[in-house]
Amino acid sequence: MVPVNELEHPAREAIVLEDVLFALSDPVRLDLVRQLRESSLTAASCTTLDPSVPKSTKSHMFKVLREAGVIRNVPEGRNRRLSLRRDDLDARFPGLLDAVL
Amino acid sequence: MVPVNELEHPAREAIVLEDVLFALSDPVRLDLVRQLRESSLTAASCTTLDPSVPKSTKSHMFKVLREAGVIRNVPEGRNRRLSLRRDDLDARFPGLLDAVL
DNA sequence: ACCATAGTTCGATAATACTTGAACAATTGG
DNA sequence: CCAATTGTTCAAGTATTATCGAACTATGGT
Repeated sequence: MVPVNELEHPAREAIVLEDVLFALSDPVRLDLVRQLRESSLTAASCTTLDPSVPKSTKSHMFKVLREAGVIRNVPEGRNRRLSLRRDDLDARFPGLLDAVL
Repeated sequence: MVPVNELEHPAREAIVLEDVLFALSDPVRLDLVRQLRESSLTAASCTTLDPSVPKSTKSHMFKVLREAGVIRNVPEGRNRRLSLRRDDLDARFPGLLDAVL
């Protein structure tokens, strides 16, 4: 069993454009990414998702973005810190984030 | 009088970013769009799709791209001419196509 | 150690999207 | 006008994604 603590993130070179585009093609996920443009967030303080959305649903959204290489999701105490992988995305697909966000 | 076989295309202002991203998130569709970057194509001469793919499947792919506002699909004799809506996309989402193609 | 908190994972169901054959529409050539 | 050509549309089946409750994991506070 893999520790549930540290989640898998694709390396910069392994980020696939199609996966990024798909991850960003959902309005709610895109909205979250736009929030992360300013600064990182803890999952708990993520206000793009109204409180009525179950945490399992939120977690799934984070997963799609994380597995596509769009965001980083690292443990921080009892919380999770979500941050945009701007450096990696800018290096791999220059101009993409600027165009989308 | 407008021919009946004219298909619906969203106006420039009506093009939705999420729809564009979704349309481009499929490898085959993205490949087609990259081909259209150079010049327009007739559907028949579209070589991104191997001949084993049924025409209904191809047609559906064109539809997704057309309804997202990514390509134009206009009748040309017995054929269809497919072209990238570069002007509209550049105007609406500057830098996006450059980053993606 | 215990308990509450914050999130992930699992499993099942619902909602979307894809694929394809068959029917239909429009055009060209004879 | 008729038949061949080129694509679109329809409908049914398949596959992929999304949603969400419940179970589970890890951490921090008391």
